[in-house]
Amino acid sequence: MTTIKDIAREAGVSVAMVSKVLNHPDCGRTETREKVLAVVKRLNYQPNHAAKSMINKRTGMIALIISDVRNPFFTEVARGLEDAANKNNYRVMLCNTDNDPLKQQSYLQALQGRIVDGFIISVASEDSRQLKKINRAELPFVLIDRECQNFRTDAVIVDNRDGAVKAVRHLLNNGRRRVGFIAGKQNTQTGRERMQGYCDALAEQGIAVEQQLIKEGHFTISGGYQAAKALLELPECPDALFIANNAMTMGALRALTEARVRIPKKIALVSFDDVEWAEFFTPPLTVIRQPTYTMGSLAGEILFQRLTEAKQSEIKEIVLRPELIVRKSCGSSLNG
Amino acid sequence: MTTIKDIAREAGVSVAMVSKVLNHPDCGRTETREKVLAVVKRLNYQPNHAAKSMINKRTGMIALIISDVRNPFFTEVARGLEDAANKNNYRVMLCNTDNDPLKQQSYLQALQGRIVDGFIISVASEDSRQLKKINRAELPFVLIDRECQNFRTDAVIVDNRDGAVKAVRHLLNNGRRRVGFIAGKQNTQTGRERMQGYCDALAEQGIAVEQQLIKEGHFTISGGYQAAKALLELPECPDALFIANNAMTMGALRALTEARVRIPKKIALVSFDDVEWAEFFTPPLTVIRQPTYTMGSLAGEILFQRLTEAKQSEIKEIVLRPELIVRKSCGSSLNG
DNA sequence: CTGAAAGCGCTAACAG
DNA sequence: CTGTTAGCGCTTTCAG
Repeated sequence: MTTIKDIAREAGVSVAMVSKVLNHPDCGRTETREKVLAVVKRLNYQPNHAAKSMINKRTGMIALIISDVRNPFFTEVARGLEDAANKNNYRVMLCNTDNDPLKQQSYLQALQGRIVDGFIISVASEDSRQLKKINRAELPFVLIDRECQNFRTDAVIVDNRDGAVKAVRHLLNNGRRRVGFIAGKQNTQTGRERMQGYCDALAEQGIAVEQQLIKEGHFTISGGYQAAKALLELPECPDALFIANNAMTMGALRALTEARVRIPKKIALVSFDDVEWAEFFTPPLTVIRQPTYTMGSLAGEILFQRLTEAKQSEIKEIVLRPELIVRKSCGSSLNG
Repeated sequence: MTTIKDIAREAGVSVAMVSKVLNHPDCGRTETREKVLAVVKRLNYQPNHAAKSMINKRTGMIALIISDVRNPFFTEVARGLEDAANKNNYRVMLCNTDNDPLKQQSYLQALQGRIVDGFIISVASEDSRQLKKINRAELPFVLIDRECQNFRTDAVIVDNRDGAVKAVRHLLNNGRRRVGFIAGKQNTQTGRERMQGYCDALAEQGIAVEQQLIKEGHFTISGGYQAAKALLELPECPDALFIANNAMTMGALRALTEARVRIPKKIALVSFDDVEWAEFFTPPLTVIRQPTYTMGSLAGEILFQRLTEAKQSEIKEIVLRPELIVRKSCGSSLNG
């Protein structure tokens, strides 16, 4: 590999001079500068990253820790983060945990060797012990999507309860009375908040929560399928469905198709999470859209600020509002 | 940050001893080892990554350069690569180029500073100049999905022609005679190969290619929408559709829905690329599935081998076969 | 304006 | 078995 020494030799100057020319635009005589720059170009020289970061105490890299890149939710977050990162001259490293705290721990460990300058994380569990061990001043990080228990730190999250309320309220406002709910894991914050929203929206209109209308779908495709099937077999079938995430929606959709249920005629449907294909589905799906790209770029901005600020400013907790996107599956009167 | 010096001081040994204990399982007296390890644990010490990679000439990182993580095709590749990487004790850095050669160049430049030990790339253009500048012995790389012109190097690609032939042949075998084709960009290898496959399959059955049945959809959603619309407006409407990628399929599906065309009754449909939602669509989509996860993990394996082999073995070019997944949209007789 | 030298945190000879 | 020392590639004082 070409090193700074090679450049120095070829250009007939010292390594110190090369370094100065490269790092300080207004250093050295014009003649010297040009001489050095010419050799740099000719030899296609690129400073060694490890050596630089050792001195600068800056790697120019951040990590994004999520459960799985294949989830369109995270994919969008990743893109938002990467765009923000590039704008700030950072690169992004990707870490999939599959929601396994052990995998998460292994990544966290590695990151503490200063592979990166900071990281964004959607935690694998609500347990805050792993993160509490990390010195935020040395290795700043920002939580996204989920928070930890008893642990206040920088975070960008979504108001899940609000999203669920909007969904169920919309269904109710369009005349539906028996709204089935395919819930997510109740040992997660997002799962519980969406459940809360469902209950709150019913309460608003004085409708009692019926336990049999609520099925847990574990946030998975097969869970959604099973839950939808169970709901359809109820003696008194629901006339609407609120589904707590995109994976379960796919499963539920299959169950509804198999049972030849007409959407929205027989059952109206609103799903949490907007995905690319939702608007191309027949009928196009009414959804609660989370501002995922924004979540990624905002989390990035907060992190980059931490990385440059002289002394720690106060903790930033940003709560984003999800948005109801009315399409056809909800049978809204707006569609005529 | 805790350094090796801190450990040495606390444990009452030299830094060399700490290094040995940490890197060579059978070094030092048991007593010494335990003393050191205890301090390491107590201080939550993690060796500095930059310092290590400077000496070892190994960063333990590789990069994945693709056009966009949001494309499910690449997302699956990314996951395959990351799993392979972790198995080999590597981490993955993500680079989106948006198919912009300038962005690609900027990443390539940075990588040459030895941020990573090697990389996997789906090239932004067929022009091989950027890659030819890179010394494969110093910074190995493997191409995926697309190749470059006049540039033989390690690559894992898919037989696109074969995939297209399988799709169109299947349509023909099920009695369709006027197969419309929404083609991808013809200035890309994948676009041209799929076109070739379309023509070859027709030729097999002695059917002449009708130019009016072929529309370019640029591999985009809106392009697919426009192309499908144009095809539907033909005086003699096609009775089948072969679409060259997932994005265009979404667009085409919308056009078909708007025109209230029954699938597969009026128009049978086969699409290139399998995606998560394809099987949940109504009707479930018959597709050509590319082995994307495998592509990622295989490319990884080739790279990791390069990173460990003493001297360069011969160039590896792997051509994967895509697979026809018969569901309902093709109106196959297999479905009864 | 330029160069010599120290040092970032770590590992690998080499000596003791 | 353990410690001393040199040096990875680079930047930054500090002299000249």
